Amino acid sequence: MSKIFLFLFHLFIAARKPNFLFMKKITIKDIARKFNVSISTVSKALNDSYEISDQTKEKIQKYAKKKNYKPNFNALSLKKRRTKTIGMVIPNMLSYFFAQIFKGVEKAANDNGYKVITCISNESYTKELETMEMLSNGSIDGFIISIAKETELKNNYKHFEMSIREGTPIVMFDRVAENVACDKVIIDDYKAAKKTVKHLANTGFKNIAFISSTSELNSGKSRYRGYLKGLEKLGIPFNKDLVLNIFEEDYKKYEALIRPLFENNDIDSVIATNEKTAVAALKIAQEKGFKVPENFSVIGFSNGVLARHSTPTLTTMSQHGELMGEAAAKMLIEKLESKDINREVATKIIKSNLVERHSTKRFLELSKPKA
Amino acid sequence: MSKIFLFLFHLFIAARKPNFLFMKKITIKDIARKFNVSISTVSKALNDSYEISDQTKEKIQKYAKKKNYKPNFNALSLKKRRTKTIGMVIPNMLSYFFAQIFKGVEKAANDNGYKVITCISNESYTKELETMEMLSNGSIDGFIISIAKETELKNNYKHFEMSIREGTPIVMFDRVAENVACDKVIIDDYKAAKKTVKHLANTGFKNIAFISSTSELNSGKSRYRGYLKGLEKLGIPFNKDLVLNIFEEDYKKYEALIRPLFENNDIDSVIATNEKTAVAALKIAQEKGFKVPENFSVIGFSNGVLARHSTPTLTTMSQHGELMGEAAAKMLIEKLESKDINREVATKIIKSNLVERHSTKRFLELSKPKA
DNA sequence: TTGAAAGCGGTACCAG
DNA sequence: CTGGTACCGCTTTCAA
Repeated sequence: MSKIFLFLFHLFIAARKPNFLFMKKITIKDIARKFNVSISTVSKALNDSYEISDQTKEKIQKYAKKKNYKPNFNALSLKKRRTKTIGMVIPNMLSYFFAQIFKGVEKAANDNGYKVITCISNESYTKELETMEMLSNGSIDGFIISIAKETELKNNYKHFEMSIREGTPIVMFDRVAENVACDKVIIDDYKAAKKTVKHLANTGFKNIAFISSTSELNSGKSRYRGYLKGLEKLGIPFNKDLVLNIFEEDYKKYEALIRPLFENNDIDSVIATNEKTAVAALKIAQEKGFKVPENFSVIGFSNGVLARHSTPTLTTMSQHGELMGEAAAKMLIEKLESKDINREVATKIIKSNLVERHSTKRFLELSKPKA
Repeated sequence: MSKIFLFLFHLFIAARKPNFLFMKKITIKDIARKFNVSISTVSKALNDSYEISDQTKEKIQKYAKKKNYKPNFNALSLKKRRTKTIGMVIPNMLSYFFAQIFKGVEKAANDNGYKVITCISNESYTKELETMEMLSNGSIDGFIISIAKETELKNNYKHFEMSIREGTPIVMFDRVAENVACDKVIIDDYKAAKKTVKHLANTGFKNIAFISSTSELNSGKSRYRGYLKGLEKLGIPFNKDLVLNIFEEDYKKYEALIRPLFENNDIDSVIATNEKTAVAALKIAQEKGFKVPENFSVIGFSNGVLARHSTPTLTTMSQHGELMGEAAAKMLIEKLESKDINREVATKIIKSNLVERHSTKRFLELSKPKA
């Protein structure tokens, strides 16, 4: 009888603490003690080793399951010298493009049993460097990186080379360093820009302005070259006044910067290297009395929420962020899991395609024989 | 002479491999060997222990720095039983709100020496559960979570309770589980909705429609209650026909769903619980010939890119995602680093405020004495 | 001031 | 089939 009281008393004491019912995570040792076997037996049983009798295996596995046993991540990583974790460093997350990238990376990683630690460089060289240093202590097996603007301007890629030399592979995407020997995933910016010019010309617009907010970046340069080449191939004379490079970060000023382009020139269409400038151009065209797409067209790059919700909706060269992210993660994981240390590096090009919405006219292919 | 040849030969061989110049990461052991001291001496020297002579400390620290030594993360975590890593589980990343949250969490985490592993639940209960299980093996010290829609509908919060019981604390934000005893960060949805009604009424609009795409979620319910209360306080009769609940995921169908609201009712303003529906309503109002904000007003919740780039720009009840993220991370870190196991749980409310753009008229406060 | 050794939670080799 | 033990890289106590 007194036993019952004692029990109730203890229950009472225990129940007053928030961690009443607190269940410590169980270890292999605890299981070994429970069944009076050695830890190696438990380890083998849990790993379904042929060395252990079915009987023992069963009871140990059952108990482990019941107690929600999970092998400790850090012990495992320490032992196996791999963490199954990817470090991702991107300039920001508020851009739809990078959010898409993240989605792709996270998916491919998870499908392969990897986790993702994500860090934001904020376009800062120092932050990028520090972040990589922070993760280069065995936290991760490899990096997925899109280079910060500042780093690209500085042209200082030592930290990438260092990481590779220390045995932590890198896959770069979109903003890549030409001369760093690592796997890369990029967009065919050059071709994509050529295509935009062609589409505009095909639908009757020849006074094509080019608005770039990324002229310092390699991708921006490729797009500019594509624009030039596109004009050339179609025999449209190049007019430098139709090119506007924006260095302003504050989107509120975009319209003011773009307006003169409309006022000082006779343009009938715009190619913009990102969504925000494209939408700004769209607004101004309408403000100036143009009907889009009847007598004015706009094409943007990347397709995020803005493109889908502007009035009219924006035709864009899609960047397929999610695909890129997936591709990057797959490349990295394959590298991490391949035995071949001396593999060649590769560059994967993700095709972009024109997503036709309502800021351009449809081009009806007439070269094909009619049905 | 032959020595030189031998050297050149080896150099030649080495240079053919990509991992020429490969530098293995150095450990405490390597340093100990280098100076013929014990590993404990090295460990102490690196941690600036008073037990070690300045001389020894200096040479060891210098060498470590030169060789870019970093204490192994997994060994440290194993030993200290803490990873300085936060696990974040959110329904998706393509929504601007969650991207903002991420930004805030990442910042606060980094400032305090923490990393963030981010996983997407895709609004799926199963994925949320599996993700948490995957991370509950010592990978992380605590969770920051916004509950998946499916979980909220199922009302199944066992996995959260389990995690807490096992000693892994949780901070929930925005979509929280009332009955789970953990720290929370939420928005004052109820008050916020009341404020929107008040603003519209103050600027002369009384036929206020309410469009909700989150009526199943707690936050959606609070906003609805706020809407009702707001009407009541202003003596505006409630008309159930002015309430539209959208369960459709495909944004392309929004307009078709919203149009009847305009056609069957006499409304002069809309409160929408998210940006996409707000923008869709904005478009239809204009399509129906209204002038916004002259004779029609729209207020949305959350303020992402859409609000800032729509025509006209959208007045919103700001959700301050970044602040919320920061608050959540700080709460979690404080909990993790406090010695007091039995701390009470707390709920932090982040105030939302009206960001006035151009889809509403300005309300000029006249109650104050004129200057 | 320095070193030996135990231990964090596992794996895997070798012995019995 | 089961157990002992070294080791992954580091911290920390205790002894010298």
